[in-house]
Amino acid sequence: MSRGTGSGSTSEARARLLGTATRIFYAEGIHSVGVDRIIAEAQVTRATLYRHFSGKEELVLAYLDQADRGIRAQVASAQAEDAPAADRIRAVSRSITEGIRSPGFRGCAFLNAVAEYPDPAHPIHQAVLAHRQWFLDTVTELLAEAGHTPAGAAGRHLVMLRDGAMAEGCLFDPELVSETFLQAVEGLLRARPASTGRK
Amino acid sequence: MSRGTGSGSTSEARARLLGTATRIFYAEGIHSVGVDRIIAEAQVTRATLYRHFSGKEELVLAYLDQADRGIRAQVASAQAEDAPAADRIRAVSRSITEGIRSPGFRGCAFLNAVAEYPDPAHPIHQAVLAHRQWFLDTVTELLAEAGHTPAGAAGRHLVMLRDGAMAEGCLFDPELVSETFLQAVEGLLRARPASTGRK
DNA sequence: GTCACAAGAGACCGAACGTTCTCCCCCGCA
DNA sequence: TGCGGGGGAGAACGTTCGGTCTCTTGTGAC
Repeated sequence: MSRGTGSGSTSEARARLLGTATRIFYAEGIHSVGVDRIIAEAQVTRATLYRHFSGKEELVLAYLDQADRGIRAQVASAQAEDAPAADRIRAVSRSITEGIRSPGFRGCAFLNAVAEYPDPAHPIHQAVLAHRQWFLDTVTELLAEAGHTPAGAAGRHLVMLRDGAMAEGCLFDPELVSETFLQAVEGLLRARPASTGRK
Repeated sequence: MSRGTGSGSTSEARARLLGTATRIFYAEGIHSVGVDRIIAEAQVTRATLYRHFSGKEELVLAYLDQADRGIRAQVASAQAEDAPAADRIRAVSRSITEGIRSPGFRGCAFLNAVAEYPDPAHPIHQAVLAHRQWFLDTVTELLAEAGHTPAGAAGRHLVMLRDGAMAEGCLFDPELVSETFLQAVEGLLRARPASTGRK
């Protein structure tokens, strides 16, 4: 049917492939789904997959890269507001709980992926580490701007809360998890609220 | 070699099997290791595996059951001290950081397993949920004893910190993760330290 | 002594895995 | 008009998967 003109420079079949892979990998894991499933649901042939990706691993990396871009965009838009740093942290935290509350939430794509690729030398593992480092740096900078004197410790604390919330989000009641997370973040912000710091 | 008398009622081959499975599943994940690897390293034959377990799934359940018993014992011994509830929470927290700091730490066996078995109806997923419910109940009870009036919220907060710390433990510097976790726990205990409660 | 049974050794199964291959069609472009 | 590339269709590759099978051996209980 609607074949389309195929005008896209990166091809429409590739987009369908990546979209399907993203959906299935996130929902069901990586090792437990074969390329047969993906090409069937993407309505693409085997040859098409291997024309666009060197193999399953590259497809997984593309999946994580897409997730990374999505989260960066989400954090950027939450951070875009012209508001005090503490409020921007609250905005980022709220965007996290929105994810947790959304239907089909299945935890952090990166934590899930790294559970399946424990080898630190593996490209997929390293992609996860790179994403996590970016996130830690981002929230640490934000907390420093908010006046948290040991911003590093506060950043690690916030990331730890986020990791716990993301991991639990699909195991406990998402509403309770979100509420607990936001309260914990408020506690963290309250711990050193001084805008000037007390040195 | 040292064949032993085989006096164990649960057989020595079974113990070797379970021990090997535990080591490999924890270190490398579940889906990515086949039964061939396990029987080879346990030095048993295929038939022996299927004489003691109905299949791979039952072996995984036995692995998680063993991990569950280990953690319950660990928490029980940390809790055994005749000390104030808050100090027993600190003892449990310290036992968690000992795990994180120990060589070969690869995160929470249950969080790792559930990342590979997202289907809530799957027996392995349910085993994880059961373990987590026990842990939540245990720490909530402990926090209630320590005088935290909304003990439920405090328990969820503590479990969230634990989940984050366990997830990060093999992704960041374990020392920093442990330090961050213990400081966060102190902050949590400080939030409502009243032994009588203020109702 | 013999009987039962745990365990070893290894062949074997069908299915699924990731991957490569050939063949053909269709469409834009020169 | 010819050409090339993206895509569809599907056969086939070798490997590994989880699981079942037969046969043999050692050994403790009766």
